[in-house]
Formats: sequence, structure tokens, C-alpha cells
Amino acid sequence: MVVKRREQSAGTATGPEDLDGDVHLPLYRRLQTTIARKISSGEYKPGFALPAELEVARIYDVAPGTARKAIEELVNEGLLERRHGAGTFVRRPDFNNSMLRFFHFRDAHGHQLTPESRIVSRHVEKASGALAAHLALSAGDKVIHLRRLRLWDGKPRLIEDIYLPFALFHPILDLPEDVIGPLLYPAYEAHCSQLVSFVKEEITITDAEAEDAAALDLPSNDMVVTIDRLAMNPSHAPIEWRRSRGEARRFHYAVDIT
Amino acid sequence: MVVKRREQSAGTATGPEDLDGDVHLPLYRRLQTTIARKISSGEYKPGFALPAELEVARIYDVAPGTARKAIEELVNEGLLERRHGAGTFVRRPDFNNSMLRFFHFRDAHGHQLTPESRIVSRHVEKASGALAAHLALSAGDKVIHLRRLRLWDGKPRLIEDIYLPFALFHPILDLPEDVIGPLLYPAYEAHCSQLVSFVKEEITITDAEAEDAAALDLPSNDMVVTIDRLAMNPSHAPIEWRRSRGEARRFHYAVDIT
DNA sequence: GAGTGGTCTAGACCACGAG
DNA sequence: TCGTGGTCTAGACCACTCA
Repeated sequence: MVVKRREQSAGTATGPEDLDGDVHLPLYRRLQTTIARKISSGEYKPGFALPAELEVARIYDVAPGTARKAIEELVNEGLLERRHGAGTFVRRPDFNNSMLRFFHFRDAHGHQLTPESRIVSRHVEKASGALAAHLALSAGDKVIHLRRLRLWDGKPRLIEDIYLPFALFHPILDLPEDVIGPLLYPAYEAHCSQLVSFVKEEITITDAEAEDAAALDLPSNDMVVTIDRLAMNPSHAPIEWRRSRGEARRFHYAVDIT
Repeated sequence: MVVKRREQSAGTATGPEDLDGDVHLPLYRRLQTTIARKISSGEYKPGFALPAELEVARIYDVAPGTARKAIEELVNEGLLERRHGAGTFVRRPDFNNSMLRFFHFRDAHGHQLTPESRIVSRHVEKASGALAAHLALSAGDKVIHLRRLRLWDGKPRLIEDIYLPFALFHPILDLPEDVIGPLLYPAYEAHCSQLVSFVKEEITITDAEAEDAAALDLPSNDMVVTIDRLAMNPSHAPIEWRRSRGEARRFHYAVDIT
């Protein structure tokens, strides 16, 4: 049998939904984009189960193999998680750990300790050209600027400048610090419906700025690690840019390369 | 039609080849392992084309979709490269660049410069317990220990201790340095038939050892980046362990995390 | 034009998880 | 026991590369 594309629903009660993206793109790619968008928008929330593969195929009027390939790609991206016999679920990535694992702050059992967080300031500013480029905004667009200290054993160990598009994150401005809690990404999800699924980081080692050395209680000639991070949602749209600085001696990093 | 497994060749001239691995593993996984082994052993060399997908399916007596999935996995691992309309080829990874890109040694156009290489010493030693564990050897097994300096603009910038299993790499002991050249991995491939396809790295920042500071021409109280690397062949067997040290200020690293 | 990988379809049976 | 994902098969047509 040769059917390039099934005929449209023909009046069935549960007809096919429209797929995102250019009609010239492969079906599985368009379905992939569509599901990623539903995760970005919160229609599919972390922990929730997708419809079964055959059900997805039926909903979007594609062959089972095509639906399977779209889901496969999203699993490879880390957005979905398959559990044999149980279903396919939306993953909740944990990037707070991916930052903290760079540094040597562990308890007696070698477990990573979550640091205390102290928000030093919250401002609304106009984005510089460079920042706007990172966040896919226009220069002068409003951004929220958080400055935050992170402390282990009561000692300041990391200083962070965090920039967020005002349009998406304005609820964060008025939240009491104890409601935000020690980790920002769960707060983004709970109060702004923004999910971080991908990050890019750049790591550099430099002499400490005088201001940073003072904030981190380091000798003025000491060295710091600077980590620049761009965080993206499930549709790969940038939603946060931050620059973190910490003592260089505390730094440790492991990576697999292919 | 329901056929769990095709009947064996039945006297055809080009019967199915045997697949590696436990018979309880999926066919595509066993085919994947088989192809990876052929790359490790040099039967499929970098740059060479695999048989066409349908031909692979015929050779190993599996369905086209199964052969395709095995190849797909190897493409995802970075061992193979597809070129639409042309064929599927064995990739040659370039890990020398993955090390060098950490450091800021670039020309006026921003291109990475390949450093001069100077092998300081070559010895045969007995592996310590820790080293043996890294290389999947037994403590006391013979290893080759190379110490190497890498220089940019005539200045020593990296010092490296490199350990290799003697059994696989003994030809490297007798090669003149100008035959080895500035990069080791091509020499491994050319003279020892060993291909590096995967690496794991750990990065730490510490105060310089006196000996390293002297070799790198740094102040005795300066800081260095230490990069520990384990290199593996296409079958994921470890074949090299090295520790490299360089000036911390020169360090820069970029990474995507999912 | 011949041959390659890329996409899409269709459907069978197996292995696993949860109630 | 039932529904889920995992594996495997079979074959059509399209898009691309290269001689």
C-alpha cells in the first residue's frame, strides 16, 4: 500500500491535531516540535505521562513508527523519559546540581550540600546590547537583575548576577525570599511557569575583581572561576543569563566527550 | 507475516555473519557491537564507507530497520557519519583539538594554534594500582610512560604525563620524535593501530607543584589547571591515561548540558 | 541514471510494570 | 490481566550524490 499522507480526519470525533513547523519538514520533526512546545507552555507538566505511543500516533494521524521517532528524539534531548511497561513521562532536569557539582562543598559522606541563598538585590533594568543578544531581546528591553550570594557553612562562596526577561518573570520581583527558597529554577517553574531544560556554560579563570574578592572574603590577589550560563526552555528559547564567580581552588569538573 | 528470526542461510553463497554479544541482547545492539569491534580492530578504517544499509541487513541476516537502528546508534556515539546519497563512513574524531581548545593560544584570526611538542622522557614502568584500575590492567603490568612538553611561541605551556599499556603500544618506544610528530593520536593510529573515540576528563585548579612551576616557567605560588583524561577506543576499552597541567589564567572552557 | 541514505507506513510478538 | 514501551520485520517512495 502506498499512502504518502493519510486523508484528513473525515469527520471522526477525534481528528488529527495540527503540527507545528514548516510543512516541508519531516513529520516526526514537526511532531517533536509540537510536543516540546506543549512542555514549554505547561500543557504537559514535569512528571506527567504522555498518551501511549499508539494513542499519540492516532491523535496526530501519523504512523506508530513516526510517533515513536519523535518521542525517541525528545528522549535523547532529555525532555522525556521512558519507563518500560509504565509509560512516557515529562522529565524535570536538575540544573542546580549541574552548577553546584563544579565546586567542592560536600558533607562527610561525599554528598553535595545545597548552599544557603541570599538575594542581595532585585532591580528592573534596561538590557545592554550584549545581554539583549543573549536573551533574544532588543537592547533597552526591560530585564530583572538579581544579585545573589550563596553560602556554605555561613561563608559566602559564590556571587551571582542573574538576568531575566521582565515579561516572563515579573512575578519573581515581589516574592518574599523565603518563598523563593534556596534554588531558583523550582521557583521559576512554580511562580512563572518557566522550565529550564538546556544550558550552555563557559568557564574562565581570572584574577578576582576587587569587589568580588571582598564579597567572597578572598585575598585581593586571589583567583576566581567565572561561569557564564545561558539557560533555555524546552523549545530552546533563552530565558536566563547569569554570571557566577567562586574561588578557583574549589573548582572541579568532570566531562565525557565523544 | 510473523517471522521471529529468519532461517539460517540455507546454503547461499553469502551467508549471515555471526554477531557479537549475548544471544539475549537485542539484535541491533549485537550488530552495533560487531561494527564497533570492526572499527576498533582496523577492519573498518576511518574514512572508509560501510556497505549500504540494505547490504548490511543482508550480510547479517536482519531486517533493514534493524540494521538501520544499529547504524543510527553508532552515528549518535560519533563513530559513524552518514552522508545522504553517498554512504555511511567511519569517522575520525579529533581529540587533540578538544584538549587544546581549553587554552587561549590563538593566532590573530582567532584560530587555534597547534603547539610544538617535545617528548622529555620515555620509560617502561610497572603500573601502580590506581593507574592499573584506570587502564583495566593488573597492578604491576607493564606500561609506557611518556613525559611531554607542549610549547607555543617556543614557551613551555603544558606539561603532560602519558601512560599506555605496553602490550598495545610498544612500537611507540622506538619511534624517532620527528616521526611521531606534534600530535600523539594520529601516531597511535598509524603505528599501533589504536583509535581514540571517547574521552573522559576531570578538571581541577590547584597551586602549582614546584616541579611543574619550574617546567612551565611560572612563579612558584601560581595556580595551574590539572586535566586528567582517560581515552577509549571505539569499543569503549581504555587505552590511554594522561595528566596535563597548564597555567590557570590561560584556561577557558565551553559546554552544553542537557 | 544508479545507488545511497531519509522518511513513512503497517503490523506482529515480546518484556515489563502496576493493579 | 491489561496496557505500556521494546524489538523486529517488510516494503514503499523521496531526496540527494556522483559519475
